[in-house]
Amino acid sequence: MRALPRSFYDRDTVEVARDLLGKVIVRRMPEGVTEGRIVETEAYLGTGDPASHAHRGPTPRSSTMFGPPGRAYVYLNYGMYHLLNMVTQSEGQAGAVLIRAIEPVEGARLMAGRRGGTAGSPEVSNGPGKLTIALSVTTADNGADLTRGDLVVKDAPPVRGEVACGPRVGVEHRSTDHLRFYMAGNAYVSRK
DNA sequence: CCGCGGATCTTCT
DNA sequence: GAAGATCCGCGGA
Repeated sequence: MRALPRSFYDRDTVEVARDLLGKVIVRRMPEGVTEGRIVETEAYLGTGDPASHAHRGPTPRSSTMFGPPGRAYVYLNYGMYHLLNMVTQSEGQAGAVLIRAIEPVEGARLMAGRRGGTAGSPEVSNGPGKLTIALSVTTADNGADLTRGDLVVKDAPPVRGEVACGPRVGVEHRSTDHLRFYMAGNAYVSRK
């Protein structure tokens, strides 16, 4: 399968968040290649989304969200964990999709080694801070082009199984928030 | 099994 | 000065 084209990301953020389920993140590093299938995402919008870093306009950290689509937005959370997002919508319009969980499909042992865990265990990549460790993604990857290079998202057949949606994790207004998408029943989803 | 707190960067009050 | 798109280890039940 080929890398997803930039036009895939140049759309409504919520649609991209849903459509990224089942796609595969390919990570190339000197020590080996790791790949993970996306099983959980969350959409973060621009103005009007209080939970989004872009809500109050661009800052040095969030400026990537306002840039061109099809790039990685990586930031340090709680001073400890790197979180990986895919930038959406046209340049000038803020939007990003947080990758919350992946299922290893290549290099599972390498991922488990980075995590200090066991290959095959969901603990390796069942959370946004965990999967960046498993893939060795850091703020050095902020702004990286996802259509080519060492951090790429490749196309994959449509997801089999049920796609569920619900409120994002750790944000207010839970009753009206339906911006989290995940593969129902998948063992790597971060929360039930 | 569950709840609490620590680690520690960026942004805003 | 405090909270946040998190995770882990500790103590108690």
